[in-house]
Amino acid sequence: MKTVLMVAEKPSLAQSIARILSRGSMSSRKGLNGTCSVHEYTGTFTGQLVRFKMTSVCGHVMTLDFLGKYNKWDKVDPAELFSQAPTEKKEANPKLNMVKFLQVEGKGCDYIVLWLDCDKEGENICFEVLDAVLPVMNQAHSSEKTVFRARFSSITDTDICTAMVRLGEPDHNEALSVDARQELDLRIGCAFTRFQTKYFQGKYGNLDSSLISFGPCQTPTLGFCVERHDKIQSFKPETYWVLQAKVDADKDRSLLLDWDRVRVFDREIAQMFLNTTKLEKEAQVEATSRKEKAKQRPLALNTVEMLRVASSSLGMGPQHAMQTAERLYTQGYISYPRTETTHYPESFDLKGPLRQQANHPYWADTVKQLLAEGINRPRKGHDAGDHPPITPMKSATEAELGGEAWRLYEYITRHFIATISHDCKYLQSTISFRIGPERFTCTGKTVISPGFTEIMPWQSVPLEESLPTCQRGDTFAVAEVKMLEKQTSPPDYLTEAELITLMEKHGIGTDASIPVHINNICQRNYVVVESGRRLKPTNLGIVLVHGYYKIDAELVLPTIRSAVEKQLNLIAQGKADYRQVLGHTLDVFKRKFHYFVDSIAGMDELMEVSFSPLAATGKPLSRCGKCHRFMKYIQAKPSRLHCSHCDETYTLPQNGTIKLYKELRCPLDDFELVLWSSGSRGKSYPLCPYCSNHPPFRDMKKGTGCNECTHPTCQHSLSMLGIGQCVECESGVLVLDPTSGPKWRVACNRCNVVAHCFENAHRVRVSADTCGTCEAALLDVDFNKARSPLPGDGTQHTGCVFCDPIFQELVELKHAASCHPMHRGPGRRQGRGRGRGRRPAGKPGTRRPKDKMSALAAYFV
DNA sequence: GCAAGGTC
Repeated sequence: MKTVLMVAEKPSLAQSIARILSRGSMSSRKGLNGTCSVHEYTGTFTGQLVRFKMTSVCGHVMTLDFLGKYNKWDKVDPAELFSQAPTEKKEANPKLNMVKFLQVEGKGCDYIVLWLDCDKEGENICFEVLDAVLPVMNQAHSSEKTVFRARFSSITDTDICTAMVRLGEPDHNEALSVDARQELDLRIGCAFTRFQTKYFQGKYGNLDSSLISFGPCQTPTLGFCVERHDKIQSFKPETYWVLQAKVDADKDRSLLLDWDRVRVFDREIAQMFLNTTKLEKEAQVEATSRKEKAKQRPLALNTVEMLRVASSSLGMGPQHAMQTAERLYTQGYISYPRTETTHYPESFDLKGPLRQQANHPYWADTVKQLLAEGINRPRKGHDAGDHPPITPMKSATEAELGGEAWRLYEYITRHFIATISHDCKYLQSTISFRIGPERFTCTGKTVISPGFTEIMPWQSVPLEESLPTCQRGDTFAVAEVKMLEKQTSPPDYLTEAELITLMEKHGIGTDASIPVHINNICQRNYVVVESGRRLKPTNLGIVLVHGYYKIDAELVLPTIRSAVEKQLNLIAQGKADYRQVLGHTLDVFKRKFHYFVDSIAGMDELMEVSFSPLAATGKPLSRCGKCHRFMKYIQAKPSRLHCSHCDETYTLPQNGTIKLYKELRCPLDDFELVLWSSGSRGKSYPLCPYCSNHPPFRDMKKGTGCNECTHPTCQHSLSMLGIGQCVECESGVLVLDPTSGPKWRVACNRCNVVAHCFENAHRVRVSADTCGTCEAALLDVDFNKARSPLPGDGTQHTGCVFCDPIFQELVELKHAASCHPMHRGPGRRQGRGRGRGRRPAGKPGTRRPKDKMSALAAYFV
């Protein structure tokens, strides 16, 4: 029996499609990466009985990057990134092992049907899948077709079954347009980012961003925020005047009337109107009207609308809202949360999900009533052909979900119920008055039936007092006419919700990437989120955008993306050659880049105003080994030392504190050592600023401290303070922290393992001898006389921390506090058993070399 | 260390 391999874009879709096509009779198993599943069943294909294997990828299989050597920032001129630097496709997520997985499942298959999302990205993934899988599939007989593309516009039985009988071919041109987009984004983004970052970081000490990035989506996103900032800055308040009239409605009630002229900007004219109306004792009714109006029920929920409401009403940022929605989705509470569609498919079961909510403590009454009286037809929305709108999939309580997840779920559910509720109907009554020559109006709203606003109370028509019944010709006594002086006020900073709307309108990013771009400009410190989730640009953000405006406004205008996309569409439609479009567009941006580099002084003038030069920043900390003058410690990201005399900058490890280390010097370069530490329970180690930036030995990496230095005789090096291989990670070595006393610690120089050794020792040294059992270096410890744990009156003991019975009792293994939970190994272990899971120390630098001089010769570059 | 696009 022949086998047909079928591939969808994500695991959830593979499952739904397989369920539809197999009519529920499939067998499922997990794939080798643990994320993708394989669903198998038998059926007919091109007239023969076959075995179907339906599986999926996880988005893109591959990602584009430069060849390794072009990722060295100090060695590559960013201008080279436009053409010379070659790119390669790498596996997008090596952990998923997607190519291997596809090949295992595709081996020996005879046909392949591609069920990737029906957009350009999906078409591109088709070819990524084919590249992986075609080489291992059975060779086709000369003329037989083996590759098929299923095109569907929704995940419904009819659509999927129709797609299966009308299989086509993958569209190479659409895929190529994505290849072009990837290459353009990569080359342009990286070139500008690297240039800006290096240029400004080399000049200023308080930029407060470790990266000055540029991108065709993030830069216009920032542009929107700064545009609003500029409007606020240039706003000049104007004074205007308003007439306000009050008439007596009943005995004890008066009506406030709005002036039909709304406002005037000339005080004298306003005064004139006031004078003419003030004399009048009566207001005459000129007309009355009563209109029934409706407030429409909402459209079905898509991603960007969910993000807007999450930000404006729930106070949740888009990134966070998306993460929360994803969790609700994977736990089965809501449907797939990434969709542009606001229209329920015709076959969508609206009553099923509604029934599930019929006993919910918060909205049972509304739901029961809807079920009894019949639901309303949802409004016709937009069908993007991707996924159905976001809806609840099962009932959940506040206690079950808790906190933020609950609030988002509650909103999604209320929104869903609202879409199948009735519109809110209300009566709008208007009375038009004349007081002397001037006209005034009074309006009131009364709710006829609340409809969907019952489930979305925040949308309800505000309660207003009903207007008195009257008719043309009636008169009311004027209680008061007064003139109010007011001022026009500037707009406020852009809210996240407004920004999302702007991005959507200009086609910046997609439903899935909009939160990422907004997050980017926050993390890079271009904007800060203020109260009400308003985005206020920082000095850095403002200077960048103003600088682009000055040099080349196209770099920041939202059209930068759409202009390129127009070109890409020509590729997709087969109207233009991929190479030509790519070459031409790169050429345009290469020129823009060179012009930008030549004109950078224009942006620099703005930088100068807001930021201080390196030499004027920071506090003197440690001495330079070259000129022996003090270098300044610049704490702002990225933290570094700067020698203004030598005009050199030395980067330091981030996320920790830096102190001078007892004025001790590195024997190799005479730089004063500094001590890096990460919080009270964390780790610390000495570090030579010069070695850390220019590793002296071949096996040392950039950015490391003395605890990774293989200098054979320096008292701070790994060779002198190393004890033995780490108990958890592959490559690390446990090194004595010489500054940790009186609570002595040994810490791994790679991972976050920390062992607390001796509490009451006043001196701990690493001995030249090693343990006979495990080869770890012995520790030579002098305990405090009064609190020595040693038997008798002993204060001195030498032994192996792992094997010595006295020391074993004193060692406690921990993980450094400040490390990310992602990188934590297995849970905390107490008191090490003899040799448990530990390999003997045998790596270079771990043990004390026997012949120091030969080792020295081997290590020096 | 960099982009933007998929998805987990």
